[in-house]
Amino acid sequence: MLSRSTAYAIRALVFIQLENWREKRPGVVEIAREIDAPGAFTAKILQTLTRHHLVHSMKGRGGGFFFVRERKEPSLYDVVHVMEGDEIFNKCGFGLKDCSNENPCPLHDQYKAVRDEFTRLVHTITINSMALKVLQGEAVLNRMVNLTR
Amino acid sequence: MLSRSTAYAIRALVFIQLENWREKRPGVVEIAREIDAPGAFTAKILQTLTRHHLVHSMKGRGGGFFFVRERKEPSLYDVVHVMEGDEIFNKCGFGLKDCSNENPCPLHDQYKAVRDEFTRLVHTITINSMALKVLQGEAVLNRMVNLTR
DNA sequence: GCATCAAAGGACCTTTATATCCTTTTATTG
DNA sequence: CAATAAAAGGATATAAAGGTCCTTTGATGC
Repeated sequence: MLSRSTAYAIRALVFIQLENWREKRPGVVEIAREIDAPGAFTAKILQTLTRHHLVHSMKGRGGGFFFVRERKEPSLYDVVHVMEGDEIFNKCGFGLKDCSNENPCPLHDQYKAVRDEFTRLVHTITINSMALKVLQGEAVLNRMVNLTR
Repeated sequence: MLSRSTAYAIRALVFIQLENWREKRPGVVEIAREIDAPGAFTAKILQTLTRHHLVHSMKGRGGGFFFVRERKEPSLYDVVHVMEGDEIFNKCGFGLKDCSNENPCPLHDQYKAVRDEFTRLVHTITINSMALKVLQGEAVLNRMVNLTR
């Protein structure tokens, strides 16, 4: 459903949020390492995200990525939208150009229901809410090593 | 959500079912034309579908594609599964290798809910049920020209 | 059995997604 | 101001999805 790039983007932002709460501004290398993603590619994705002001950056010594309080914190919708455009929220599962309630494909009603539920979902979830889960130990950010053997 | 190839596959099968009901066995050229898909590529997709016995074919004069009554009619799940594998039904939206109820990503519960609803859906819907909608004029198979202007 | 018709199969091409590398720009610190 | 650190940007490489073309195989009608 979500592309690999989008998943990297989400993980990166959640990690940045977690670090920001610790008064830190992580850099590309650290982010990529922590979210288990290729470094150069993570850099590209972060470029896209900063260009769209979902996150901010500073160059040079002590630089890195961070959120600014002034801007509304990004929702999952914002991230998916920037990374994948809005086709994902509207595309017909049957592949028709002009599928709509008035002119539905045989899949329309049911497919739309799931798609709309997905859309509702990503509007609800935010980078913040996801980071909070990680902070509270309710979820993990990356590949977890099972230590309880 | 569904790849373009999968959408072609679904449309092709629905069209074949409709033709079969009219005692006809359409060929690749006709199918591709009617579902508005590239011919050679549609042939490839039909090869995949016949190889997995979702539909049957006959070569030579009078040949074409058709369903056999003996086999259970394919569900949308069958089609998606053959075309895309089962990752789509299980993959973590956050991109984690081992995301599960026990070891969830911060998106797990909500993403899984949508994914499972999608899975339930495709199990419910069949080629037959979609073709029936088209037959009854409740849905369209391809790009429709709006005549009511 | 031969001509013909239609699917199957193999080789290849194009586009998009994923990924890497190198250079440039900008900020910080001594 | 020089050295250094870090993001931005451009060029390029690789893999996967989407798509085309040509040959082979098998069924049918004469």
